[in-house]
Amino acid sequence: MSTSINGMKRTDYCGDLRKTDVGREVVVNGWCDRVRDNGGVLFLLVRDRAGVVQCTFDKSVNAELFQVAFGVRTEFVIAVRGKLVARDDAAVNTKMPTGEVEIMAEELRILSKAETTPFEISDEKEVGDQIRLKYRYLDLRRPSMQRNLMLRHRVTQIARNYFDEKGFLEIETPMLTKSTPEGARDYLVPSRVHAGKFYALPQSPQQYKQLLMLSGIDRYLQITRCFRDEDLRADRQPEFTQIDLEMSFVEQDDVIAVNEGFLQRVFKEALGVDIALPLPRMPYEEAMNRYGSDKPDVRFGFEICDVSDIAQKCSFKVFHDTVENGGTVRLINVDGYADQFPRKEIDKLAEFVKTYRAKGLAWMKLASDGSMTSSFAKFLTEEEIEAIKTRANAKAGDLLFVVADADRDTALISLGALRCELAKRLGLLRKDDYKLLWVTEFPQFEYSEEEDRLVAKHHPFTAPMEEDLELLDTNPRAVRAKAYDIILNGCELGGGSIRIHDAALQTRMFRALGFTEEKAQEQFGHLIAAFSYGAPPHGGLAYGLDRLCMLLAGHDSIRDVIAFPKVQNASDLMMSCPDVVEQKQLDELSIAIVHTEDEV
RNA sequence: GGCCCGGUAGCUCAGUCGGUUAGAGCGCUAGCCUGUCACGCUAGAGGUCGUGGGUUCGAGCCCCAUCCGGGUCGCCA
Repeated sequence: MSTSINGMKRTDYCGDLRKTDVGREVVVNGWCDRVRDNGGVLFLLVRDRAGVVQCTFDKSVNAELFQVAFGVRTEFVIAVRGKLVARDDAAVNTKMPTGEVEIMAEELRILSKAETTPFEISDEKEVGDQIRLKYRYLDLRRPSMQRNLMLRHRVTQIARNYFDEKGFLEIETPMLTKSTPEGARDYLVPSRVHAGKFYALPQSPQQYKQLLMLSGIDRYLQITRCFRDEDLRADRQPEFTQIDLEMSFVEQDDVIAVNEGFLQRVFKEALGVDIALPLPRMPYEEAMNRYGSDKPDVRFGFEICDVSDIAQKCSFKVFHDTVENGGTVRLINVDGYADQFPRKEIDKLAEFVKTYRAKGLAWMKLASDGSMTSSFAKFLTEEEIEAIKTRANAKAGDLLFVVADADRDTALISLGALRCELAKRLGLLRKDDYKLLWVTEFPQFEYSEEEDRLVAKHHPFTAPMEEDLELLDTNPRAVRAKAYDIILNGCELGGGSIRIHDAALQTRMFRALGFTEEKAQEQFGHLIAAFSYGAPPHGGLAYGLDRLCMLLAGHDSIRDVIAFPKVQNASDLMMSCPDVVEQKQLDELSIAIVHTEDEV
């Protein structure tokens, strides 16, 4: 029997067939999704990327054909030719898009047989990540995974079309590039021709895209892979895709405007969701103070409020001393949910905030029956308690969580994490509620404990805000940058900045970052030189395409929108990589493997 | 590097206080069934309980080590 497709090429995708196609002779190609054998009549459900359609085989009509169909098993690859007919009203399956029709089979060809798959190809069954990723090619047969890949395709197409309309040129930049010490760990590629030297895979095309601006490209776009050798998370993979763009002769508002247009179109064309413009903007400082995060989830309340002044005056040592010593006392009001948190749950939440380095979690529960219990109220006067309740706008049924800490950010971040955790536990996070906002005015620098110096929070080419320029040499930690992140539901979708285009300012910046003249020349000499030949004001932004698709698809991990992702230890379970290589390859690269003792 | 959760049939899981022959659903195989659609009915096959060591008369269960997967803190300009 022939297993070629000759004469049995598809006329339609299975999932596309509708009542309007009734009467046509059709051929479908696909995988057997399910066999329903009723004795004298047998149904094969055929699945392709568009969906599933039912093919019907009647023993009394064609016994020979029926016998072939009888031998078909799940996941066999088949071609079916037959007449598309309408189903009787009683036989309509309202759960299937193709449920009003079926193919009365006249010919069936088995193109490929299949072993029983290690798991069922179905969205109904939960399967563990380990097994899914080992057999990713089977996992991707599932309709939900196919939908995700199609959505991702849609989003990249929208990006290309939109930015093309806006005059952006798509330009490829190298994958083999130079290691830069700032930022994440690099993936290194050894050079054969230059023994002992290494390329680095790009963490982002940052320098190249800026150089393209100096070249007069004016508007650049690239949808490109980036690499960072850091530990994985649900929203972090070692290789990920950016929608990367850069514009010349612009200020922050110009970059934001063009990107708001893009976001509006993505939501409209990919999801049918209308996004109102302009998007809200929030300075970094405000985001931290209200939400304890530089990527606030504003789908729900529980905002942080400052009670340091009240705490300072009270006699409760923990509160009082913390503030006296320059610390802070903040709280959130989980308004209306007090009764849902028994003492045991509260203790668990205290453990939760400790993972964010908070030393403890004080609480005050105002049950809806009017009773009040608290871990700290006994140390406070009536007036002090009232002052806190007033500040927190607390009433019966509310629950206050308080964190006191010497470090302002520790208090804010732990409460910020807590409010998100509470919202999650309370089921307040609706995935189809899309709250976008810009976070702006980021600090230019942050302190690195590891290196005991200031490092660039964004990157060393980010322009400082003009009004803070004078602080660059006197009080650098107060300098704000022309940097902006686009946030969706507590997730950083992308970020960018206006860049420094003035050579003298760039030199000042390197100095503030603790670079010596020689070190700056050694690492960024090519950029410094380039900027000396005429640089336009420019700025840009890069989106995490994986995260964008993840949120649009309503998933919790970017693995679900990446065809072949890596697991937590950065290996590929399907390909079994990374892997050892032959000695000959190592020799050519002048690489010797040194095994440590505990590896024996 | 730290912390938390998990690993039992092909898949998803249950497994009581450490005690007889380790179970269920789905899937799979065979048979029956002419309109099913999560088809149904009958029968059957299928297990190094992640791995190694230890405690015990006896370990899926307790202890130690280790591997694998997930989440997370650090890290991620």
